Amino acid sequence: MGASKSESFSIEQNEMASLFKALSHPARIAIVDYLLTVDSCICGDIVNELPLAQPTISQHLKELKNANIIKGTIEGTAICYCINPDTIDKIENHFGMIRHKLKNKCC
Amino acid sequence: MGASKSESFSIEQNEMASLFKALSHPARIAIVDYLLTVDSCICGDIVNELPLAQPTISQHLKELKNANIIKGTIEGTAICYCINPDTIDKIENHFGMIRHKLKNKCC
DNA sequence: TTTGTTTATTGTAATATTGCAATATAATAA
DNA sequence: TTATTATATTGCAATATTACAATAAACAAA
Repeated sequence: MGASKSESFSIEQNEMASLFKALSHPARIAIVDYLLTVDSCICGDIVNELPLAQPTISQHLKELKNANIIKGTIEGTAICYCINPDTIDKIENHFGMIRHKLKNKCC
Repeated sequence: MGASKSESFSIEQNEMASLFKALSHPARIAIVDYLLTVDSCICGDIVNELPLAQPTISQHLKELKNANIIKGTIEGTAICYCINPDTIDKIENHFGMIRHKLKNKCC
């Protein structure tokens, strides 16, 4: 095999797994970190910042965009990428739920 | 290639990526969900609960354990797996930091 | 001891991910 | 029009992940 049996799990479970998968690579964590430190956020900057080739970064940006973790608006020739706060909310809510359920646990 | 260039990123970035990778599969999300709904949490239960074979679940449990998301204590023949609250804290703190930095952002 | 029960490991096939050179596309400037 | 600049896509090799049958290991009960 090799393909995950995603059809066996709930939509919510697949959604959360997709979000975490988008964040499961250090380059994508670094991209998020970088977007949080700069005001204007353009892909070219990221290429200069990270030790990866331009196509690789473009690919990582695409995955973050598909997962709605970042959004990009076209600004002339460049694209302004930035964090999507709604998705951050979604993840925080998930951990809020976990934290809440942990209250009643043994460990 | 295929191997990620993890040596190019910070320890913190690699750590967070590892945590998210551990949560990046719906079966592992489902395991965490299940551990939060039951009081006693034993691997055999999970095998009955999820549509995956026992070796596959054992493998997923191992990944969650390696990432410190769950911890297992031996109870006779069975093993009591449960969530590690410290790791949940770590992830929540990461998003707290993101939320904080987002305050000063354009989008 | 042997038997049963629970979990882990090994081996392997199918599939997915990562990284990048080469190339393509899109928009602006000259 | 022809550059130039910024980003995306394609194609492919290297590597990683997923799933599970078969087997092993660890332990309790008979």
